[in-house]
Amino acid sequence: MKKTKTWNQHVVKQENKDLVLHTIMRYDPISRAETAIKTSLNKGTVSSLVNDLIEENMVYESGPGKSSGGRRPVMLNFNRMAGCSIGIDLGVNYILGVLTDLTGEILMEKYIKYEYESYEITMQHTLEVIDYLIARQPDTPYSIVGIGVGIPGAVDLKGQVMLAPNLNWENVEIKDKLQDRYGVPVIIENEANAGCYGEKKYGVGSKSNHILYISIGIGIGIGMMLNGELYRGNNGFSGEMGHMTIDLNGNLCPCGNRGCWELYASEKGLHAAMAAYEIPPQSNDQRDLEYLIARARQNDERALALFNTVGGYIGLGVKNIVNTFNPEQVIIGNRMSSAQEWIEPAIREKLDGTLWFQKEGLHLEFSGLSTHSSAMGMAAFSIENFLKSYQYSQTAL
Amino acid sequence: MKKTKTWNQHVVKQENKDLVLHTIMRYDPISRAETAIKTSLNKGTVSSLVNDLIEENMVYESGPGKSSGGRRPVMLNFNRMAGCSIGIDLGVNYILGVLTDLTGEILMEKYIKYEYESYEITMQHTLEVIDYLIARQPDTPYSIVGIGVGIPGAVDLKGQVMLAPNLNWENVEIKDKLQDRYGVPVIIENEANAGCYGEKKYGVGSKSNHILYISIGIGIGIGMMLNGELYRGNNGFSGEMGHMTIDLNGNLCPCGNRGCWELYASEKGLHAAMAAYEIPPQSNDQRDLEYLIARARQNDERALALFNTVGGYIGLGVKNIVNTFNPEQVIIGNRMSSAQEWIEPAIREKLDGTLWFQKEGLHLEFSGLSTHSSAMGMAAFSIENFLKSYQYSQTAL
DNA sequence: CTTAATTTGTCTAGTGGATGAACAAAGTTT
DNA sequence: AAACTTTGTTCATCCACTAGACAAATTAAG
Repeated sequence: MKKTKTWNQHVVKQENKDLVLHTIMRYDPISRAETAIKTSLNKGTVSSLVNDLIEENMVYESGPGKSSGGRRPVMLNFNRMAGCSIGIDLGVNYILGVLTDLTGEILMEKYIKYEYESYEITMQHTLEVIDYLIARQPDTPYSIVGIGVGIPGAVDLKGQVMLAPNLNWENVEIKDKLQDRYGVPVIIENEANAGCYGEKKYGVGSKSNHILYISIGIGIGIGMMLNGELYRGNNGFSGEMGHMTIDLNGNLCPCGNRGCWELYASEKGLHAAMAAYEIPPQSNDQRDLEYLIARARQNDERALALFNTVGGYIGLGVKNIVNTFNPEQVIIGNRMSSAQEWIEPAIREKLDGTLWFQKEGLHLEFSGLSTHSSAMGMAAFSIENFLKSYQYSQTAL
Repeated sequence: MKKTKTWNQHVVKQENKDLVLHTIMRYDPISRAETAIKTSLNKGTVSSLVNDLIEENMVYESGPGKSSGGRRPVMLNFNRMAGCSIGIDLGVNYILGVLTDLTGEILMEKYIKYEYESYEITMQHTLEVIDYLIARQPDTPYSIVGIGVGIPGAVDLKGQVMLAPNLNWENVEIKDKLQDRYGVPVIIENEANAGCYGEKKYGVGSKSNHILYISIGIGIGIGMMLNGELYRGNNGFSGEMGHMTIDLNGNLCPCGNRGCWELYASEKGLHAAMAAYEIPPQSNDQRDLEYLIARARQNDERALALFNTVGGYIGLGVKNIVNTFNPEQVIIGNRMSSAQEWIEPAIREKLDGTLWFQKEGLHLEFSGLSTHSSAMGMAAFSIENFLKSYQYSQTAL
């Protein structure tokens, strides 16, 4: 049975209602008349759609606004408390969960730090975090509209986790598990995709339609927003650029190849280069970032040089990315972004080596939401998903 | 003045008409009833839209078809001769022009080979080719629906040529020039984008929605089709992956950086490596490809080894591309594709080194249209552009 | 050979949503 | 106080899609 999408007046209404809702969200507060102008819809049409939205609890009136020489407008507000969204950032040694309203504002958060555990324990922690947030949600008409979980690994389009090396997960199913338990839509996504979406919605990426978000932690992952939409690839595995070869004859990577970018430009890279700069390792795992930042803060020459070197490697990859995508904005996110001060000059220097027309309108920035971009991005996925679908599901109201 | 796209019955009709037309194009010949089923539109709606299309000369009836136990259907055909399209591939030392019908079938072509000349001479040759094809076009209701020109260089979204190093062009305007002269819509595009589109429409890419087309000639350029649409980047300069660094400490590239991919994996790469394999250069420019292929055909060990090495470099870049995009299909096009026999094994070997889930559903292929992908792609751009717009412009009919 | 069933394509009445204009209500400016 | 503005609702109209009836054309069955 082949089903092509056809266009009829139902779709028209759906789309226009969505347009009106998003216009109100964006300009909140705004009058009906102003909304009609912004959307270039007819006043009457807007009126009728707004009344629908009010009945559905998505919009409310907040009394008269300022007159500009005529009848005072009735201001409309997006009902940010029509429901709540939950976003989870499943880190390698932490879990961050946020409960947000429908504008993505954080109402509550829960952070757990733990050392590496088995899959079962990790899941148990995750459920605890979700339970905690659900138990404390405010009273809203739609309650929890969805749960999103960001994973540091490859997730396919169906939400299956194919491989999360740092969690030691392979072929893990958690979407249905969570969906069954909580009875709400669940979205599983790659952590870099989530971070990219978070920055686009609530961070430094709000004005760009072509964003490459580079999540640099232990490894490197990329989230890409192209033409205003997240690109996932054929199966959902786009952005695995940590394993881009930048050095033909470089060191061996656990992935089996030589000279992968993340060996040079991630926390792994920092760790590997410490010996060369005669900086004694602090611990025997690879998490020296805070330690190195502390030293850099005290103007330790070796640490500064090290950051400069790694910054250069990051810049090299960024240059490759710019040549590939011709983006509007490149955002450096995740843990490495806290070293902005010491790596940024080296990155920018490399970027100067790209062809002149690539630099036109290109912005390099660092994460605006810092540690929260992933969790907030996942919450945003669920919100957007809800806004696209509530109009069907709630016909029973 | 902010204009958001709103949805009304005009848009609905437009979209449905487009859907019907494309359905007829795809299943040609097909009856009205069958079209209604395929599009899931109402029979009456299809009838009315088809009659519009017939009046507009886009569709015609070709008499009764086979009955399946009832009244015999009236078969509908797409009127491939409603107009013609012209596609030009502006090569470094040749110009290929094709005149096609609206299905992209080549009705006539004109090939000119010439040594490098100034911009003025090149343009003069281009005009000659176009004039030649226009003079010989068949009689059609819409005549020439557009002209597309593929350029081996960076073209911005407005059709300005920013830089075409191998043509020695910088900041050249030809779109308006052609448009003024011929009075039809003109599209200027990067040659790799054109090739990608050509392969998607008429070549080996017809079934894929996520295609990376790698145009390997003197240099390397990429055309990408993501989610079924060509991706151009923020300004139109995506796909400049020839200058992706794959060797940190590699040789200097004219672009100012070290170890660019195209130094290793293009015709430049072949040329550079010839000395190491003790193959005497044949000419003093960098076009030894035909010469090397001739030697490989005779099983010349050195030539085979050389192709194997360069194939490995190509494969390395393809691996990077696969990790970045998670594509459905990778197509090797342009001149280097004629060495398929000798480079393919090395490329596939490198591809085996990618993570297992990246390989799922991934197809590596070589250009199906060979030397014609760019020109046909450009013709296809003009056709698609016409099909999207004729419904507005021809209201005066 | 007649009759029933099937398929195609047109036509008509009805539905739903957008539009434009009229209008009342509620302001501001002169 | 009068004239002008702005807002938001209402109503008649338009337009595209839909469902269902129907005639024409054909095959299948008795």
